[in-house]
Amino acid sequence: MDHYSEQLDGIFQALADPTRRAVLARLGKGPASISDLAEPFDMALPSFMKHIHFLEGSGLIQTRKQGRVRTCVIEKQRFQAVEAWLSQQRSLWEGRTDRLEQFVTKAQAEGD
Amino acid sequence: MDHYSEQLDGIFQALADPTRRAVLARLGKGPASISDLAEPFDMALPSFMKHIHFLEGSGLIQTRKQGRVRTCVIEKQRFQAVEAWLSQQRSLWEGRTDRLEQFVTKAQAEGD
DNA sequence: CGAATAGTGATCCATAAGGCTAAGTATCAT
DNA sequence: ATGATACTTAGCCTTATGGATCACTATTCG
Repeated sequence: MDHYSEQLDGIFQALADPTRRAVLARLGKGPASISDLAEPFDMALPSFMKHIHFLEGSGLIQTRKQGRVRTCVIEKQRFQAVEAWLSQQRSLWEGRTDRLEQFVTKAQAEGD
Repeated sequence: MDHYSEQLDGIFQALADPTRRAVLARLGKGPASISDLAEPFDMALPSFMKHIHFLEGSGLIQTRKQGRVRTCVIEKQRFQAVEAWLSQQRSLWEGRTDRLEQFVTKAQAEGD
């Protein structure tokens, strides 16, 4: 349960930036080089590279350099951490928690 | 939609902190006051309040003050934005980029 | 009324994030 | 061998984040 937590910090933070989400969207269609990925953005390359490093650090992408070209690939399975967290969260408010449910019901009655 | 993207910035950023995720988990079980929410954390109240404000700003929670007590409630709909984004992302790497994306975008708009 | 409770407001501080430029390294093409 | 290409490294800058404190207001309770 707390295994996720460290990963989630990085993953959610990686997702909190529009440039990085756009990169992920692009990589969703298939691998690409740094310069291909950077091309749509009005940003200096070193700045863009920071986003790539951030994404790689979070595990959402993987990169590999062959010759002078670094190719980036999306790491689909990493997104499962987000889905798992969402499921956990949803399970809480859908009352799929045994003892706690009584407390929840009571709290909600008082809250309303 | 760029409005959609800005929402995601805030939402993902809100989710990128373990304290805030813990607050959401707690609120998933039902409404709670600020001091109830703050109690588990070894943190000064003003510091904790920043997290509450952040969460409220992202729309993931709503708060209401009655007397001297502010009660916080989770905004379940808001999580749809995350699920929508995940669906979009998955649709990209699964190669279906037309109908589902529209469905997702529409669902998000109605979720507001 | 007076005291405890519940939250605010106003700083302050250190570090991280996200951008920049300028210069450097390693390939690849000719 | 030279030059272009594709990154990299190293700084620098500004703003945001996540924490703290101290002083303050507004309720509620005895």
